[in-house]
Amino acid sequence: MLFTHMVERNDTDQLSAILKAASEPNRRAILTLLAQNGPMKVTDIAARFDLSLNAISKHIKVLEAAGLASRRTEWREHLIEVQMGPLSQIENWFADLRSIWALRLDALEAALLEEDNND
Amino acid sequence: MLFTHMVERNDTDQLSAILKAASEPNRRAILTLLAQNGPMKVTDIAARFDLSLNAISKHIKVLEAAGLASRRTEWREHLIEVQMGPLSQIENWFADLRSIWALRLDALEAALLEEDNND
DNA sequence: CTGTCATTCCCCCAAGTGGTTGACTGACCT
DNA sequence: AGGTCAGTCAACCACTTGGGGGAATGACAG
Repeated sequence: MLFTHMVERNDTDQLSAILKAASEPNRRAILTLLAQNGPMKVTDIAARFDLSLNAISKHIKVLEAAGLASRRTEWREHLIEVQMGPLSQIENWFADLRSIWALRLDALEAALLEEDNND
Repeated sequence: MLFTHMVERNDTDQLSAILKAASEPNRRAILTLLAQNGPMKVTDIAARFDLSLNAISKHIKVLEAAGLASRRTEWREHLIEVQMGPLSQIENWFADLRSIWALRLDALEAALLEEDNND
């Protein structure tokens, strides 16, 4: 098996979700904030941004849906924590793409060598 | 300088564009196809998908805008080529995030040790 | 001169996105 | 009982997005 991270059909949806979630600057900022500070309450996160609590709440839900954040609800206080794990799916996809690319270049080089031998 | 890839304000837009462009399954498929086959004409790319030529043309423009593909126009034939370079911006962002995260854990551990000494 | 070809450009549509404001929930504190 | 507080839900708005169809372009072939 050449491509160790070979993506199964089911995973592509999650990969799409992860990339899309990460494509929004505010959401990336939230992830950074959580990485710095550890678990935070929704309100405290919102306080760092020039956005309504509601908007932040929605962003967090998107991050959760993508698996990039998790929530520990302690009555009305929701502690949000960053989840680094799923981000590696991006790396895996990237690594696969690079493998495919390198494979083609290798084949190309081999073909050129073959041609040299026939001269 | 701790974070070697520290993202400047100007870069975040491009990073967003890259992530967003890559978040669409069809666009990822196009990238894979190009990585496998090398430069291809728009029509030939479209032939591999169950989408209109128009849709493919638009997807390619998104990839171009994100810097993930480039175009070499030879009269009416446009040769599209994948560009792996910009993808590393994703890796850089990821590495930075991970650094920030690890930094917090280190600080946490240090604090615990300090506490131990005071016991 | 009339097609054909590869591709873009323009217009249309349905669905999704980021953002807002306002109402709701339910324990806790006077 | 009545207010506060953390957070979600619901409705709404402007804008974008992914997709389609069709016309336009401009060299080249018959």
